[in-house]
Amino acid sequence: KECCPERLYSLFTKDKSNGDEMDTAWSLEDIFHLMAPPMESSLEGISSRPLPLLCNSSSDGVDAPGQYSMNFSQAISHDVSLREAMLSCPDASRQDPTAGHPQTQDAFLPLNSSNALPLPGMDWAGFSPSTESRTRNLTAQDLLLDLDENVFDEINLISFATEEGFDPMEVSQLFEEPDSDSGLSLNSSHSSTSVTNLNSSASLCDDEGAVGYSSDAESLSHRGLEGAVGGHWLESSELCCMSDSDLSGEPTLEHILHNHTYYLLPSPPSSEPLLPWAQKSHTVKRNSNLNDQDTALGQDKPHTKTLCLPFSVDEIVSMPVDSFNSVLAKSFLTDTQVSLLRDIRRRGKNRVAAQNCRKRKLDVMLSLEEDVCSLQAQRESLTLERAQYSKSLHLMKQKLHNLYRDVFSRLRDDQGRPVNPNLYALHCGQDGSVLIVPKELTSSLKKDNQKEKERK
DNA sequence: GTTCTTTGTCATGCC
DNA sequence: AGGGCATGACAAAGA
Repeated sequence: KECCPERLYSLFTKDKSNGDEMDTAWSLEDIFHLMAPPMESSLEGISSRPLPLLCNSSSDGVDAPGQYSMNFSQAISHDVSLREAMLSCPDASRQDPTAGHPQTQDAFLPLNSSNALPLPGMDWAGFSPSTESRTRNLTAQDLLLDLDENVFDEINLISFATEEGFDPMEVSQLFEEPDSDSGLSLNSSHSSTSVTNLNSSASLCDDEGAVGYSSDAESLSHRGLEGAVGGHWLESSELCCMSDSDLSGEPTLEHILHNHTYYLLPSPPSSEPLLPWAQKSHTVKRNSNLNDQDTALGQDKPHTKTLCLPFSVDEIVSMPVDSFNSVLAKSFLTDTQVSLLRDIRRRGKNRVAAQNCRKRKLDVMLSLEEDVCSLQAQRESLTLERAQYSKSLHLMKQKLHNLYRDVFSRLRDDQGRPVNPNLYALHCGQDGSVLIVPKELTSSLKKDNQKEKERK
């Protein structure tokens, strides 16, 4: 609401026209220019986060300037791109981390709560959302009703992680956590201890206690559940927010099921099912794929970012195996990390393979349909031809019958009497001779002719 | 609320 | 043996 609709729409259409993902379609200038008027100092980078998401919407829901019928939920898939945008803008959020972060948290508190995750080195003492910032953020939320809170959460966490002196080796240790589905296969060490640490570190994660942050607790707990039930694993960005000790606990109830989004958050002892909004994140991510196939890759992108690998998911998937192996060898990664990257590569390969397979299947079906149409046309043609031949044969038989009658009408026996066609028949010999024979002899003559033909 | 469609993922077999 | 590919099956989400 703080931006004029025309500008939003122009950015929308820009993204649409390019057909590129946001990384390339959106420049930082676009993002900050969009949010420039209401921004000030460190708040820029904070409040600007959701809007690029808005502008990254797919073609759905964008009808005309001034119409706010955008499908925000489909625009959430590019959190990584936003993260990159944030990382690329040091002035926006790094100038005054202590002042900016709390406001950032505040900005997303109503949306998600895992913003309250304690970050190493961060001072949360001054966490006291101001009424002003809250009001401002409420206006932003009006445009973000459908946005997925989890995505914001991830975005924030990613930016926090990077702002706090990101250390690849530390991340390497973090990734000691079993994460990949294959490998991960699951010893899951995410931990009950991590739950404890998370909950105790800021008292923001109490299941029911912290007033105003109960949603945070739900966020954590349900994301944890998501990891346990749905096979979701903690995003690497989230891992960045956890200390090593958080990740060194005993295995809990993580199970690898179908969705391997690498959510690794611990599962609190809760029997409640996933909240709708907790699943909504998954929904948005998956269905954004309908409009952007690259979105799925975005699920793995944070991992590559966190590992500080100079390769994108696309590159990881498409690079030759030798190059891939050399990358793994040079990156000083743990077995778990290697397993994670291999999973990313495997999934990427299989994703493309599945797409190709479906295309082929579709092509085969279309080809078979064409064959069916062609064969049907051929059948109709043959049927028509058969009818024509049948008609022609009928005419020939009629002519032969007439000719037969005409010949008999002209024949006379020895006494000059007409020959009865009911008693006699014309018989054509092999030598071309024509004989008038009694009908009772025609059958034997036919047999003789057949024998002669067989002899020949 | 049900059904269909789309997409990602896994398991498996083959090369 | 390991990697890639192909494909059936399944799950999840939106239409």
